[in-house]
Amino acid sequence: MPEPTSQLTPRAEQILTVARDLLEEEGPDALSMRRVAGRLGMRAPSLYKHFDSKEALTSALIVVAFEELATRFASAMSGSSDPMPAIAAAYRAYGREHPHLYRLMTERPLERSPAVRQAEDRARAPANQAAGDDADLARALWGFAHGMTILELNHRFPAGADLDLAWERGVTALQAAVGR
Amino acid sequence: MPEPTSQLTPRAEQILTVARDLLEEEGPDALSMRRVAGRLGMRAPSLYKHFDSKEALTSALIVVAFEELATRFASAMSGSSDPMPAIAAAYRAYGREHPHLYRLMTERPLERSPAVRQAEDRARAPANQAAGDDADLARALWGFAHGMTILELNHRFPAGADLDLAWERGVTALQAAVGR
DNA sequence: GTCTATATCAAGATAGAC
DNA sequence: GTCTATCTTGATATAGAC
Repeated sequence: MPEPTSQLTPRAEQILTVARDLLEEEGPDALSMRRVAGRLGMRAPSLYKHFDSKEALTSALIVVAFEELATRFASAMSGSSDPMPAIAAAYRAYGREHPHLYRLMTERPLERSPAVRQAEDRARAPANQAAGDDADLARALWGFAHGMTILELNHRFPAGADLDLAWERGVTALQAAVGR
Repeated sequence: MPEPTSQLTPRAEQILTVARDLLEEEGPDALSMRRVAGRLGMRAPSLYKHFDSKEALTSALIVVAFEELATRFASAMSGSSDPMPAIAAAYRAYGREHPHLYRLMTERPLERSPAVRQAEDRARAPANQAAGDDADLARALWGFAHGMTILELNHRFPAGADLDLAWERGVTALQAAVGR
């Protein structure tokens, strides 16, 4: 099996790891070239020897996130005979564990490099399968899962809301539509 | 019936309108105090006589958006005997017509002033009703509608995807869960 | 591959005159 | 209620020496 994040020099991998930690710990405003460099004991301009621009660094971060999510999906599928709830739970869990990274990968239009597309597709496949290979239903499932996840991360539901139950209602409803 | 956007001086209303236009036309990066002032033929510091901070201005913008959405929901409900599809369609339409404003009101945690809470609640009520006054199902519906809307605005679905159909699948599934 | 120095730009906000 | 002048901060990025 090939390494998931390839094509990068060891130093670039280091930078990527630091950038990720910074984002996850302090949020998107902290993700500046200065701060990333600072954590590595270097100066911001030096980073440009490893990544062409901040956008290139961000894009690499998104690829990592999609690859992780795809891996989660794969084990969720293999570990359960009830694929849709398993996928939904894996999706929600990933968002809760990595809120800033999750926002980065879903918020706003995405520059679609080949690497990004590939990682995205790898994550999409199991979700499609969980929806009985019905592309329209799979999109509805994705919409539901993303909406629930991001609204939860953004604290948009009322304080006392039972989100486990809301997820269950939604997943059950969508599951009943498989094969219809 | 009271004016929806009250408590503001006429000049503050003007500023709010200009800020909204700017956001809708040019996106969030264009929404700076300088740019807002520029459109009114004035200087940025003068704005602070009308709004305490940029955040106060933004918050007022969000209140306006929620009020509009609530109004849309109200007419959708009154114009249809099939409330859930009507609410869903109204939600999607609002997002598509006002993408930047829609993002502003849903992206990230929200500072909850009394005015914001009130506007939010006003929009939530009809959606709840459409879900048969089942709070959990209403949350699932909101998650679905928000996820579908924001993913569409962010161009996250494949180019050829039939989103009308995906919406229909989701709404039909959720509708079947009313009263269960 | 790292540095210093710098270019360029723009942001939010305040002080105080008028 | 508007202005000018200014403070403070921070961003991405490039040039060129070492």
